[in-house]
Amino acid sequence: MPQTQPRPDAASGPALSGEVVSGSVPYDLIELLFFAYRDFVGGPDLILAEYGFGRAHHRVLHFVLRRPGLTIAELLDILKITKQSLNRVLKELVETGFVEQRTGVQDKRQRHLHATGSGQDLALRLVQLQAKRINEALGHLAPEAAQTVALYLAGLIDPAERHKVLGFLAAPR
Amino acid sequence: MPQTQPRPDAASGPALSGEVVSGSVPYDLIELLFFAYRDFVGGPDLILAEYGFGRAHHRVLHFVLRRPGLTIAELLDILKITKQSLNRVLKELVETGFVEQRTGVQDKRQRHLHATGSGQDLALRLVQLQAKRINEALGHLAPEAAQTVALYLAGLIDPAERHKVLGFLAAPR
DNA sequence: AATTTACGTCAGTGATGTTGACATATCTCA
DNA sequence: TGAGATATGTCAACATCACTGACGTAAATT
Repeated sequence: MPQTQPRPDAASGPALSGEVVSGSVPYDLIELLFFAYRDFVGGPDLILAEYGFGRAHHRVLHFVLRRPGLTIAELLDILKITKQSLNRVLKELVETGFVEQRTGVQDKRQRHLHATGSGQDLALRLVQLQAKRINEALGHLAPEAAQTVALYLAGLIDPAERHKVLGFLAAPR
Repeated sequence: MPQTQPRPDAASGPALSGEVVSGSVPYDLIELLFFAYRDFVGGPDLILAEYGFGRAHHRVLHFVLRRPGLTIAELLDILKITKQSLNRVLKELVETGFVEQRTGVQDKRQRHLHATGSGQDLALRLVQLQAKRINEALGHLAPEAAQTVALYLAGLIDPAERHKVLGFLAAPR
């Protein structure tokens, strides 16, 4: 059973520096995030390897499915990688027929990304694996846990990025 | 459902449902884990770069500090990487004087790992950065959120690994 | 004495990221 | 219309961090 450090009390904590006393370091939450993330992406990795793909391909495919018609610039802004890094994996996804690029109508410089049928199949397979893991974890917790976890994870995001990310998540599907 | 817990701050952006129906896909929790993890390790990365280190060094240093006297085999089991991968970063940490290897007393084949003074300084700097981020996230949530999040993250860990990991977390420091 | 264990090391490879420079097509604006 | 900005593509070089496979050494175990 994971133990957590007592929640820092704003009234009695250090007033000036925001300094963290060594006793208030939540080692378990730090390490659980490491272990959880490792195993959470580990499952999809095995499936992706069947196709000769890696995590980078997964991320691209995932967000293309989530936001059909996404442009390169928008995808770069989500993934926070360089266009050269993106281009390598995106090119492979296009060449293997998992993702499709359509030249913009309004702006012909843009490339709008869409998943093909097989792209959707693969993405669905991966996302269902992850959903299963999440739903099993939530199944042992109170109904409001999902909300708590979502708020916690949102709180870990860089403040400068948070609003944009939450806007992305809240946008209609 | 009446809200039994007062929502601390609902005005700072789009709401997160975290809602999960059986069989549905919790896209927000999937993506929040990605964004949260990205930013959570992003801070330390910048500090590590000052020393010419990367994430791999961070992980080694972190667990060495958490379990002084750890052996190579134990560290490999935690990190789930090959000894060749570990050896490269560990060698750098030893050569730069952040980690110390002591030959075992009972079993002279073993190498017990310890952080040096500067190793402790660096590790503390990094862990405080992460603690600050976590404590800020928890600060907006109910006191029992930490426990909920810990249980959730533990639930994401591979079942075969979970017991070992929880044992690690529960061990005395 | 033979075998196993713990660790170290050499060599090659692959995935994913980076910086920097340059090309091309298209859009915008004065 | 012509200049400049923008969106994307590409080439080249490089760094980090992972992998497999093979081999070596010292110490423990049987």
